[in-house]
Amino acid sequence: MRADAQRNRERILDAAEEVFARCGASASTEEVARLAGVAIGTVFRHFPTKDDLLAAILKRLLARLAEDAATLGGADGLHVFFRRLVGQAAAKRTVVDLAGVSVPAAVSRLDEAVGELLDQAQAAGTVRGDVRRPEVMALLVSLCQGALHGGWDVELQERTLAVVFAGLAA
Amino acid sequence: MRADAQRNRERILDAAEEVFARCGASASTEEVARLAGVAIGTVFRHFPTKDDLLAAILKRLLARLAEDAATLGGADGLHVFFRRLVGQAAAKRTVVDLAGVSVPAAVSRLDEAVGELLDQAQAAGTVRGDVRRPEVMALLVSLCQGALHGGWDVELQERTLAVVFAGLAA
Amino acid sequence: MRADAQRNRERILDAAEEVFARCGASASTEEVARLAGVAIGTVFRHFPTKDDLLAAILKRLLARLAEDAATLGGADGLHVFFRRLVGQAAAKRTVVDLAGVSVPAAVSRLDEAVGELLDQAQAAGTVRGDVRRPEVMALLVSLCQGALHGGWDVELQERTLAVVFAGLAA
Amino acid sequence: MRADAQRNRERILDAAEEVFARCGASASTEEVARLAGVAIGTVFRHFPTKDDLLAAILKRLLARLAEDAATLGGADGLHVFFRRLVGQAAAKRTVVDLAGVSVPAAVSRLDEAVGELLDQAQAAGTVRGDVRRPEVMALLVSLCQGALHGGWDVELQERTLAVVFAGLAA
DNA sequence: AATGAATGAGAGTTCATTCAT
DNA sequence: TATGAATGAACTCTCATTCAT
Repeated sequence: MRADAQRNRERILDAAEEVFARCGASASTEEVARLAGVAIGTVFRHFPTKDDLLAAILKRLLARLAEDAATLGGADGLHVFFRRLVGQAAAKRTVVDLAGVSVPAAVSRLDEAVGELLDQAQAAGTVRGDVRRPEVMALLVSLCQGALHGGWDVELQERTLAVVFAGLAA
Repeated sequence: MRADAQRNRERILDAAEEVFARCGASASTEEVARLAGVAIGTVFRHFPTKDDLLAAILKRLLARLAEDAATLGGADGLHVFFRRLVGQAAAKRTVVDLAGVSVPAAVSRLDEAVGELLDQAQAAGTVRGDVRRPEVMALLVSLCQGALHGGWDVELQERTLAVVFAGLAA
Repeated sequence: MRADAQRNRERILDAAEEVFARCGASASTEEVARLAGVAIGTVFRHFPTKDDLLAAILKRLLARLAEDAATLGGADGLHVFFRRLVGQAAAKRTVVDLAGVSVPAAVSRLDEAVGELLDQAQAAGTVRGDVRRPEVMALLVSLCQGALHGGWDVELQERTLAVVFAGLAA
Repeated sequence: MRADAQRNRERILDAAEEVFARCGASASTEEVARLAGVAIGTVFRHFPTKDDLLAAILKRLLARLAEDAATLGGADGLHVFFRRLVGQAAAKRTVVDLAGVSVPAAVSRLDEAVGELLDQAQAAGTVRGDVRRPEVMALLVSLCQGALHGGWDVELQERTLAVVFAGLAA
C-alpha cells in the first residue's frame, strides 16, 4: 500500500471514530468522508462496506483498550480499568453501539487482558477467588452500555461502581 | 374511539413491539404495518410519527414492568425483579434500544415501584441500608443492556447477577 | 334533501371558502371538514370529489359577484366594481386560484352583469365606445390575479387602477 | 463542477421548466427526473429541495427576461416587451405560478430593466410622465397571470393590451 | 344521512454503493 | 489511486377517497 493510501486509511478511521461517537452508527458515510477530507469513493475503496468501516473502528478501539489494560496491574488494576472504561463510555459511544458488528480476534485479546487483571486482583485478594472472567466482562460491558444510555453523572457512576466492586470483593 | 379502531391500535402496538424487538428501532414502519395486517396509513393515523409509535411502545412496556414490580415484594422481591427483567431483556430489545425516546411519566412510575422493592429488601435485611434507588436503577438498566448486546446464556446471567446481588447485600 | 343535510352543505361551503382562501386550493379536505364541524365522509357525500367542492365554491362566489354587480350602475358602476373586486382579491384567494375548475354558467352570468355595467358606463361617456366586454373581463381577472400574487398595498392598487381606468376612458 | 454534472444540471433545469410549465408547481420531482433522463437522486444532489429547484428555474427565467428587456429600447421598447411577455405567459406557466418562491436579486434585476424601458418610453413621449415603475410591473405581472389563467387568443390579447397601452399613453 | 377509521398510491428526501472521469 | 456524480431502493409521511359501523 502506498504511503498516502495508508495515511488516508488512518484519517478515515479517525474521522469515523469521531463521527460515530457523536451521532451513533446511523451517521452517514458521507459525513465521515467530509471530516476525513477525502471523497466518498475513497472511503469505500478502503472499506468496501459501511459495516467493514464500523468493524475496523471497533477493532482498533478494542486493541487500544487491551493495550491500556496491559499497562495496568496490581491489586487495583481491574478497578482502575473499570472506572476508566465506564467513564469514557458516553464519550466513545461506538464501543457500545455496534451490536451487529463482530471482530472476534480483537475481542478475545481484550478478554485476555482483562483476565490478566482479574488474576492479579484475585492474587492480591482484592477480588473473590470464585469470580470468573466471563461475568467480569459481562459487568464491564453492561456498565458501559448503562452509562452511555443513562447519562450518568460522576456521583451516580461512583455509587454504581461501588456496588459492583463490593460484589467482586471477598 | 370505535371498537375496531381500538383493536387495530392494539394490533399495531403488538406488531411494533415484535418488529422493533427483532430489528431494533431502525426497523421500518411499513414492516410494522405488514405484521399488524393494516395499511401504512392506519399506522400513521394512530401514531402520527414514528417516534410517537416508539414512545407508545416504550410507555406500555414500562407500565407493564411497573405493574409487574408492584406484584412483588418481601425480602427477595427486588432480586426476583432483577432476574426476571434481565432474563427478558434480549427478547424485548425495545426496552433498551430507545435512547432518543422519552416518556418521563412512565419512567418515574417504574422508578417508584423499584424504590418500593428496594425499601422492602432493606427492611428485610437482604440489601444494605446505604444503597439508594438511582444506582439500583442504573444497575438494572445496565444489566439489561448488557444481556441484550452480549447474548448471555443462563449460566452467565446467574453468575453476573450473583456478583451484583453480593454487592447489594449487607 | 333533508333540512339538516342542507344546513351541512352550507356549513361545508362556508368552511371550504375560508380554508381555501387561507391556504390555497392545496389545503386538505380534512381541514375543511374540521372547520365545518362535520366528519370527512359528510363532505364527500355532498361533494363526491375535491374538484366538485372547489367548483361549488367558485360557482357560489361568482353568483355573489354577479349579484353584487347587478346592484351597481350609472357612470361609475364599472369602476366601483373593479375597485371592489381587486381590493378583495387577496382576501378571497379562491376567485383566482382555481385554474383547473370551470363553471361556465356562473361565469356567463357574471359576464352579463359586467356587460351591463360596461353599457351604462359607455352610455354615460365614462368609457370609450369601442371597448368590448371580453377585454374588460380579461382586465378584471388579470388585476385580481396580480393583486393576489403581488401583495399590493392600497397605493399601488390605486395607481395601477388609474392606468387601466385611463385606458378605458375616452 | 465536472462537465457531465454541469450538463445534467442544465438538463434538469430544462426538464423542470417544461414539466412545471405543463402541470404547475405541484408536478412531481420524479416526473422532472424522468424527463431529464436522470435518477431521482441526481435531481436532489443538484437541488437539495424541491423549492430550491423551483427557485432555480424562476431565477433563470427572470434572468432571461431581464436580458431580453435589456436588448430593447426606444419609444416602443416597453410595449414590445409587454406584448412579448404576455404572449409567452401561457406557454411558460412557471413565470407566474411560483407565488411562494422568492429570488429577490433576480427580481430586482428585471425591475431595473423594466425601469430602463419605462424611462426611454417616457423620454420619447410614448408614455405619460407621471407613470411609475411599480404600477408598470404590477400591470405586467397581472396581464401575464390573466393570460395564463384565461387562455386568451391573439385578438383578445391585443384588445386588452390596447386598453393598457392607452392608459399609459399621454 | 352521518361518522370516522382504513386504504394505498404517491410525494419528498436520504444514503449506501457503483462507476465514469 | 482518488474523485465525486449518479444510482435507485427504501423510508417517513400525506391525503383524496372508500366503506363498515
